[in-house]
Amino acid sequence: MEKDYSNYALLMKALADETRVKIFDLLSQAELCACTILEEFQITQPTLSYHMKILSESGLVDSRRDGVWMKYSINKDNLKVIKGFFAGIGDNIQNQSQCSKKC
Amino acid sequence: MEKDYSNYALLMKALADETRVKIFDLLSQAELCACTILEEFQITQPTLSYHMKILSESGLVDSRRDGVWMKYSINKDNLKVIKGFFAGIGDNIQNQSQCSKKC
DNA sequence: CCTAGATATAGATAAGTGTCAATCTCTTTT
DNA sequence: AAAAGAGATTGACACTTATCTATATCTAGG
Repeated sequence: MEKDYSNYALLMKALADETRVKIFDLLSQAELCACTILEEFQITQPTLSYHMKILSESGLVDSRRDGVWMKYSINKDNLKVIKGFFAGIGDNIQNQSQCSKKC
Repeated sequence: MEKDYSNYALLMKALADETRVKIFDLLSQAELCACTILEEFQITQPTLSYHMKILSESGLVDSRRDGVWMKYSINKDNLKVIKGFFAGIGDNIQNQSQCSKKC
């Protein structure tokens, strides 16, 4: 399968913020509602909503409405995508350079 | 060990760009010099230098001078850090919510 | 159908990002 | 020590991002 670097960049971008990477880690334990997540941070509700939108739109996080509440959880497929990217890195690093010039 | 979310965010930020994530992937095969990497992209030399600085300062990429050339390679320790973060995610996701309110 | 509570959207803003052209610095060779 | 080539730095610029306040929308209960 062809590597989709722009998709990788999108997934990384979703986690390229301390608040969001912490939210993602919180969700690794269980599905959580927005109100619970909000208690963990010193941010306003609109700011959390903004971050959850970025996480959701990246595909890393799923969301569902449960009555008044929004429940968020980790999307395992995209988690697998990002794990797969890193799995392909570094297992077979050659030490010699392959520079096309004299270097 | 305490999780350093700001460090995770820094590492993700380094890869939160299509050019950089592709450079990182290129380096997964071998140490490369700047001139070789540059040939792979439609960017100017200063722009590449900017990206390599971000990758280097994040700790994901090591750099060394070899005569006139700069050689870049993947830093395995920080690769392990980021792999470790994802390894701790999603293996034990509970389905029930743990919201502190009625939700 | 009105209200209260949970979340989303809009608008504003300060700070950060990716890019380039121009220039500088460093290293090797002549 | 001058020249050439590789890479870094600077300054400018358009674009994006994270944050807030204010306001809107949606849902459940009375």
